[in-house]
Amino acid sequence: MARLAEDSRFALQKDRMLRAAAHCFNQKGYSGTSLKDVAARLGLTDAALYYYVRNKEELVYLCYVRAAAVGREAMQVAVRDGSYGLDKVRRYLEMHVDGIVGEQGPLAIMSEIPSLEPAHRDEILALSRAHSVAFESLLTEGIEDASIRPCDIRMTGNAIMGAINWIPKWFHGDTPMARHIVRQFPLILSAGLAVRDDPPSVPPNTPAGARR
Amino acid sequence: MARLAEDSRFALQKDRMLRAAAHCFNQKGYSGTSLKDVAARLGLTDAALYYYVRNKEELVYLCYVRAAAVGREAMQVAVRDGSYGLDKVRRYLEMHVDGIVGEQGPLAIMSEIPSLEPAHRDEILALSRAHSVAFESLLTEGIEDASIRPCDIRMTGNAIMGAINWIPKWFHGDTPMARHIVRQFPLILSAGLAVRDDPPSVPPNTPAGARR
DNA sequence: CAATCATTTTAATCCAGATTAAAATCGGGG
DNA sequence: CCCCGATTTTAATCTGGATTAAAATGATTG
Repeated sequence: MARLAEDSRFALQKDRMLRAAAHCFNQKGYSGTSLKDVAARLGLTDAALYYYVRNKEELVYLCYVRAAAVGREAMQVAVRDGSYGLDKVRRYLEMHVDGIVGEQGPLAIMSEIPSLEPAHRDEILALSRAHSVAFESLLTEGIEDASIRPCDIRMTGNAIMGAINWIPKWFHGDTPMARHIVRQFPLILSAGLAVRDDPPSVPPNTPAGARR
Repeated sequence: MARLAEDSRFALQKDRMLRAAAHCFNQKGYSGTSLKDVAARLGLTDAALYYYVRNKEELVYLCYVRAAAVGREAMQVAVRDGSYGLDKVRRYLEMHVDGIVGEQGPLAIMSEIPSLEPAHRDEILALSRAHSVAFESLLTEGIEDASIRPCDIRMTGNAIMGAINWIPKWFHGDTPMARHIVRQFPLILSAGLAVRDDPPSVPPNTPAGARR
């Protein structure tokens, strides 16, 4: 019978499983990956997965929960450690991209929320929206403190997130390339945001009071 | 029995079918969409589709062929009408985005080339690569004529294409919004490329001779 | 109106992949 | 060495979705 949470062996295996699943889902989508695909990456039989999870849907759900947690963490760190809008955005992007291609195992891209069962769908949708809002407020902050040029925030957020979410479609895990992506993407994506060509070496305007 | 090409009724229906299919595939992926989904958008039964196409695989294949043709056309026009690197890139982006969200019906995003059968896969892969190369050479041209800042061309291309390819994941056909996207995306995406904040009102350096 | 080809539906068939139950294996204490 | 829970496999079942063949419906022409 499945254990609760802290059991070493169980928890570790479940974690491996979620990473394997995230990898598959990112590569071939929800319907496109069979449980056999995921199990194969673990050297197991498809049926074995049911020891850890109720069904396939719960598998994606858990992948998304994990991704949301890591994403929230990245956002918090970026907000805490960043000094001004654009800086926070860059830090966030770097951590986020690293989460997706880095060693800690792939994070699932939340691209199939509609396939979740209603309760899960609502929950993940809320997390996802909250995250978008947080990112957009970083952009807003950057515009207010003049580190980011005025722009259509919603569209800009969509563009940046799209560029990142698409990475798993063309990148298939090789470490040196991953490092390169983690270095380049934040630069490329923030280049379009910056007011100046070169990143300001000193923080721009102090925020104008109003801060979300 | 299926007609060859020019037959009016047949060709028109087949075209409607490809658009319906592209819409579904963009939204839910290859395995995620059933023939019933596509047929439903046409007011038909799933079995009816077999009158126009050998099987589901051929359906994606044809969607991709169509997308490649439109993309190539856009690229040619951009190269022909654009005056300098960044300008060509912008024109291309605008036409490409318009192809994806615009009226001419949705273009399929080539995100599932691996699901094609080998012969088709190779063919589409070649078209896709040729297209990437063409886009990258626009970037190169822009760098050479100093309208685009030096950057990692491959990564930049991936970022831009990703942002665009992701659009169908969050946009679900409503015309005014589509127009807004077509206006905004090229601006947002090219902002990161431009050497200056404002698009040069006059063409920059004359290309340095070497041109691909 | 009849004849004929075009188009679509109805009614199977088939298979992959999800899910489940029961049996087999594994690993460590007693 | 034996026992027990933890983990995984084997073997079946079930279902949705692709595919097909035959029948029904439409439309066009002579």
